[in-house]
Amino acid sequence: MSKAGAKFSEVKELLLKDEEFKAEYKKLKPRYDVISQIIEARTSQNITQEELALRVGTQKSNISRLESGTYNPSLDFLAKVARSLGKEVQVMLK
Amino acid sequence: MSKAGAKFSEVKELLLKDEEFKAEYKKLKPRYDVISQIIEARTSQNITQEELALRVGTQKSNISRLESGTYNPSLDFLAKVARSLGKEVQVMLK
DNA sequence: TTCTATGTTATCATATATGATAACAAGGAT
DNA sequence: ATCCTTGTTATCATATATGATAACATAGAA
Repeated sequence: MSKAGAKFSEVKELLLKDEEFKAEYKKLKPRYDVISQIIEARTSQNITQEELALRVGTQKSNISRLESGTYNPSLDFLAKVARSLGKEVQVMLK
Repeated sequence: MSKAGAKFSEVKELLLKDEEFKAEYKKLKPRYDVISQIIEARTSQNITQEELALRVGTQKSNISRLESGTYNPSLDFLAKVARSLGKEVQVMLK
């Protein structure tokens, strides 16, 4: 294979990885978006994870886990956390 | 207990039930809202549950179950269904 | 009537979200 | 230095979401 070909395949691979990355990002974007808003709401209200956990009815470790974005939360859980922060979750398909 | 008292307690009970109902409705509102939008998007595009299931990578029975609102879907699942309908889920805390 | 398409419901297996507890890390105050 | 607060991480048990299959209902077309 020519160097140019090699370069191209490398670039293509990078582009593919970029596409994969984009697709992956697209999948995870709603999650990161809502988590960002939760963290923003909590910190701007000077509420600790422990206090939020108390309001939600769970443990501070579980709030930390939620905010870490390492899993796929349910709609009810997001709604419960939002209400504990004095907010409502609003889901839109657009 | 007087009749008035009885009536009041009955009314109070009704009001309590109404409060409970409101609280319950508030809890479930995000779910029903997003489901309504999913159904609206699907039917307005003349897509069957089976076709949507195919796109999502699941079975038509599972789409029916989702649209029935009988359980608490995850954010990822909602996002997947939305994307299969050419939409994006947008979650907002407000 | 009998097909066919569409949606519903029940059920099971499996993956994973959630609750709960404990241990740990880092920073700040004393 | 030792507390104390806040957040993180690991782990386990349990509940439930999800995938999958099958049976059923209903409406409309042939």
